[in-house]
Amino acid sequence: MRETVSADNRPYHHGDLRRALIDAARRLLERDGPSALSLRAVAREAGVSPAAPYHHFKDKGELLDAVAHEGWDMLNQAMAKARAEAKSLGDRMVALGVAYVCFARDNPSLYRVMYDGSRDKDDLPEHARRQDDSAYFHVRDTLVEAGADPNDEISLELATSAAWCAAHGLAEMASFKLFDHLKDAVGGEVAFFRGILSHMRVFADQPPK
Amino acid sequence: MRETVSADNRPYHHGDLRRALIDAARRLLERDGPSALSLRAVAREAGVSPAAPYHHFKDKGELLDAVAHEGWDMLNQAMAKARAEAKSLGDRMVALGVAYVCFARDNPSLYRVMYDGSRDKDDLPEHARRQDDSAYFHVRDTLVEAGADPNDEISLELATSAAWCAAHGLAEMASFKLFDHLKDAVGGEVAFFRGILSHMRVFADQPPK
DNA sequence: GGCCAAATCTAAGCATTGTCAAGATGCCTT
DNA sequence: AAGGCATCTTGACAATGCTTAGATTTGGCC
Repeated sequence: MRETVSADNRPYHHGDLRRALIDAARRLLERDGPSALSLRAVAREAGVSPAAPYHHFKDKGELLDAVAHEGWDMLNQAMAKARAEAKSLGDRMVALGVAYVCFARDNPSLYRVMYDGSRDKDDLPEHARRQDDSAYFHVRDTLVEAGADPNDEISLELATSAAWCAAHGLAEMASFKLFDHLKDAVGGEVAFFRGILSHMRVFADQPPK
Repeated sequence: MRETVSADNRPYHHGDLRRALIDAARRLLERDGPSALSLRAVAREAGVSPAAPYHHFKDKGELLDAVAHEGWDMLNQAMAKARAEAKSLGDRMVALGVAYVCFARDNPSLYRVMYDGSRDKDDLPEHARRQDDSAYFHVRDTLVEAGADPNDEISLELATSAAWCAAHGLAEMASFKLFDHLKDAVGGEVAFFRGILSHMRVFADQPPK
């Protein structure tokens, strides 16, 4: 019988709280970093009671999983775009690597959540590999395009994993101030990324034999 | 006037609580992982009240820093040993990389603490670089031994950083079950490490030009 | 030896967090 | 309209980081 609805918003229930919670979580992540992301803060940001999220997520972890899920989707898209826009065939691998690292730089908190959530399960979520247009397969297919033998499954997976490791390592390191002078000396952040990645054979012009 | 001392241990104060707290923290880390490492649990493990640690550490973070400090010391030692024991000169870089990754594999929780603590300060602790026998300089010096130009400071730092990024990326990835089949196919975990690292030019036989 | 100050530890408490059990509230189907 | 159901709120519990106040031991100084 309350007349709270009369004024304006706040319909009967909420409409789509699940969506609102994920959005609120991502807003908090960007604003205050991963350590400030408490379930109660998310509920507060979404304008609901602290227990409301439990009707949409079993756990705090399950909310984080949903957020990470969107992060992987964004990464996959960014990689697909980078691959499509790469000028020369020889530049594709580097473009993929730079896109990966730039994504991590532009979404540092989201990137952390993506891997922290995976760590507890001892595995990367399916989105890293299982989908055909996943970032992993973009790397793999690009390696084949560049001349890698598609029949030597082991070598191919090894090379793909190596590229992934290098990009991930660089993505985590790049945020340290320690490397600022190198970025300057080399001519900007992206040049620094290229400089590091170019030390990987898979990112160099010639594919591994 | 209490007679509590009569029975056995537990001297007047504690002896060296700071030491005991760090040890307790590392014990808990290995036993239950990083998420279970609360200040109160550490105090409990050391047999003191929950507020006792605050007389030796300003913060929970400062305790973690002390733990991480010991972690860096261990890493530095492991790298020094690997460098000294490497048979051929050409094998030294790979030996360093494998030592790094093995350290992370054998001390996963400690490794996480080492980097998480650094992240909050946007910088790696001095132990990663500033000391002459730090892991960073072991890598750098080995690159010079292998033929890198010691006068081209930028290239040298870039190569060292690239090696560090690759090793760190591999260290974080290696724990995922996702790579288990690759480890088997390649002939064991260490072989897998070598396989990944060999995709880095700095870890290959020839130093970067 | 005896006393005072500093160092060390404990007790108690506050705010915050994740989570759960009960109860309220609004929507949908019959 | 009436029950059923999903959704949301209230209130509570245990655990955590941290602070303040008080107890206890140590060490220096006369």
